[in-house]
Amino acid sequence: MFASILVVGMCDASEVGDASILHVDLDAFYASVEERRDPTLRGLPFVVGGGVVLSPSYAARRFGVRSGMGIRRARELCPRLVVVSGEFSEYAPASEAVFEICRRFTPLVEEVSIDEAYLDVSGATHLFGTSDIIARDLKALVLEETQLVVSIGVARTKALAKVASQVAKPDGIVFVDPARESEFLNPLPVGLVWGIGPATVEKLARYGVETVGELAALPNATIAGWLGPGLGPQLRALARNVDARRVNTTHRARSVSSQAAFGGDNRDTAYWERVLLSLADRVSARLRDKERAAGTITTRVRFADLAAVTRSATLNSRLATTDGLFLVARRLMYRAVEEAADGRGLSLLAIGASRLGPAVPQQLEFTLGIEHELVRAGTAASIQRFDLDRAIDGLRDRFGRDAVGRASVQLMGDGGMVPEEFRKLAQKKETG
DNA sequence: TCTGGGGTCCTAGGACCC
DNA sequence: TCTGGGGTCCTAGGACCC
Repeated sequence: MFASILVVGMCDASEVGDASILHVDLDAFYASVEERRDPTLRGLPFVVGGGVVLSPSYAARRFGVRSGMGIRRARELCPRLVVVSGEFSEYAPASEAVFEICRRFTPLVEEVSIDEAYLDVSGATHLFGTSDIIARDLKALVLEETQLVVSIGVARTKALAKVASQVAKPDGIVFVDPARESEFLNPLPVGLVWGIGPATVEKLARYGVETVGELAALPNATIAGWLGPGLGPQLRALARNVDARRVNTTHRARSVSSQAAFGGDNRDTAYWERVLLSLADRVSARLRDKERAAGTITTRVRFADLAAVTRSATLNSRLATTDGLFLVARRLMYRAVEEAADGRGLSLLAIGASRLGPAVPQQLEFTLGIEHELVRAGTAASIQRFDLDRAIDGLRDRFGRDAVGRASVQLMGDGGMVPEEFRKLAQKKETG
């Protein structure tokens, strides 16, 4: 049986609408997958992470270990802490298995992140029972088939279902009767409202506002004055459970980014450029995958003391190629360094692509990036071959088999660094 | 609390146009 | 040349989420 099922009120349909939104949230997701892989971890205080904690087990949480915390700090709190690096390739399939179980109850499943989803079960109750029964059955099925634990919030709106699932953690279900929403919501701390983080919690505390109910009771003008005309009223609306968002199954990314931290105080500009090129390759490959292209390129530079700046450029036409992204990003990187480095070295580089639009087909398929350092080291050969194969397949799909003979595959990097076998591979692909 | 990687949205100021 | 108002786009930064 589950650790807790809290039913707030009865589950009768009421005049204000049904509690037909489920927020399904996997508990300590990465840590739980690791426990499944290695049962000797079960019950131990351990974390998945590298420099920082990505996912603490519940045993580690009891020591105060939280995600986002530095490993060093976590060890101070919990000296016997076990740190596992994590097998990231396992997480997406594990998450997909859970979402698949969700879709057995309704096609209206919105995957919000790797470990959470919203379900609209309003059309499923005649088949599977009321929403609280669906939540119970779904939770049991997930545990039985995947050995993973979910917490579920059931409510009339997405915002409230989300709050309910947070209250339900760990290993619980919270059902909020539509007739008793404010009774449930008002006493909770404001930080549980989606969009209220540490900075806003502190700001509100200075005005003496600490609970959801106190936020909800404020006049609109007051909260707009404190937090701005956009954010203030929006957070107040969520605190009053005014949330018209529907469960949306078609989600399109608005930006794509990639970053690499290299710690310390790096002053090797040739190294910066190599990192930037591999980032450009990753971002552009993902853009091409989605058949999108970037209208705006952003380069983020973090200095040795962790202060960071961004520089961005909006293009006349959209871009989805490795070399194109790289050239723009490199210009922005040097601008950021010239304007803001002030003698400091770098500790992180990032490239972002936003204002996405449809990709130009030629850009989509014809250009291929090669990260020359990796190629030289021979470590990325399979990835690059895969990329090449995918580009060629894309061409065949689009223009027919014959078109491939005329395709040119552009190899990126300074000539001497691209190994001969790659050149041959590209030529072979070019000619047939 | 000195740190990963991937996202979303909001705001303020400036440029530019009418 | 100065002055007023409104709208849109871009840039940079910040807060927040998982």
